[in-house]
Amino acid sequence: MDDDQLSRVFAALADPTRRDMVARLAVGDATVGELADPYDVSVQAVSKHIKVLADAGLVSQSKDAQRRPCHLEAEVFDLMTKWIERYREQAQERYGRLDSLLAEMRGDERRTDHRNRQQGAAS
Amino acid sequence: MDDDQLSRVFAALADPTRRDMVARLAVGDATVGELADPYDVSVQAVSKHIKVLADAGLVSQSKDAQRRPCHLEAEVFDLMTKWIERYREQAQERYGRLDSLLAEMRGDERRTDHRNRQQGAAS
DNA sequence: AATGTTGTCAACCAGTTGGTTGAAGACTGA
DNA sequence: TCAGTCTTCAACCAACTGGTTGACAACATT
Repeated sequence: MDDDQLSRVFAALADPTRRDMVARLAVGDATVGELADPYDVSVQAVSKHIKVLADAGLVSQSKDAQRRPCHLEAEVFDLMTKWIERYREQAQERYGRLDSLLAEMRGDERRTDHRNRQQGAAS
Repeated sequence: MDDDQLSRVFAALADPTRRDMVARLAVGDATVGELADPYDVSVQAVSKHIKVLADAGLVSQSKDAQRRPCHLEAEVFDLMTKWIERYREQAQERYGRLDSLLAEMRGDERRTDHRNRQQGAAS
């Protein structure tokens, strides 16, 4: 049930524009227009991005006349951090213990290099 | 430049099936077939999922005859954690300080409830 | 009341994603 | 060598995504 929100949170942050907006909102609240300003896209597109962030629970919006100030919700980050830490610890614990040892005893070459797959331009 | 990988990592983890596989791999390495077993999809689909995880740098694959054992790469989690922590701290620091105070002085109702937007079935 | 500002909704479009099936590559074992 | 196992590649399809434009709701100002 939380799983669904976790999916939305990760999906929301998979977009560099949206991550950028989160960075901007970490500095302070901002209206949709203010958030749209630095980008070369329509306000409608930005509005959609904010909706995605809001649906993920990362952002809340309040009312100020026509304006809709956006506020970053820090608590949701904990949900992510918790998920990550669980498996990071689990994996790191395993690593350096007997797992890689056993692997070498089995004789397969561990850790094929995956780092040279693609080097796409940064956004 | 790292931004691109960060996008891939978040996108990879946005899928519950892939998160599940990460959870499985945290316990120990597994072949594609072993990973595919619990799911009701074709092996090809699972192979694609693994490719996504590998492209994100979350998983590496080695060779063992026809088999392709998958191994969880814990280091990449740090990339994510770093990004998250940066903005979480920044936002939480702001929260409880003068920001929300000023907001109340401006008289707008902060924090519209976003939690009742949708309650989709868990995956 | 009329106008301008701010933001969202609706419809549309191209590109991506997650699934399928079929074929083939790579290896083991009889 | 021939059959069987494990995995990936290729082509295809429906659904989703991120963008667009146009309309309009809500509010402030004149």
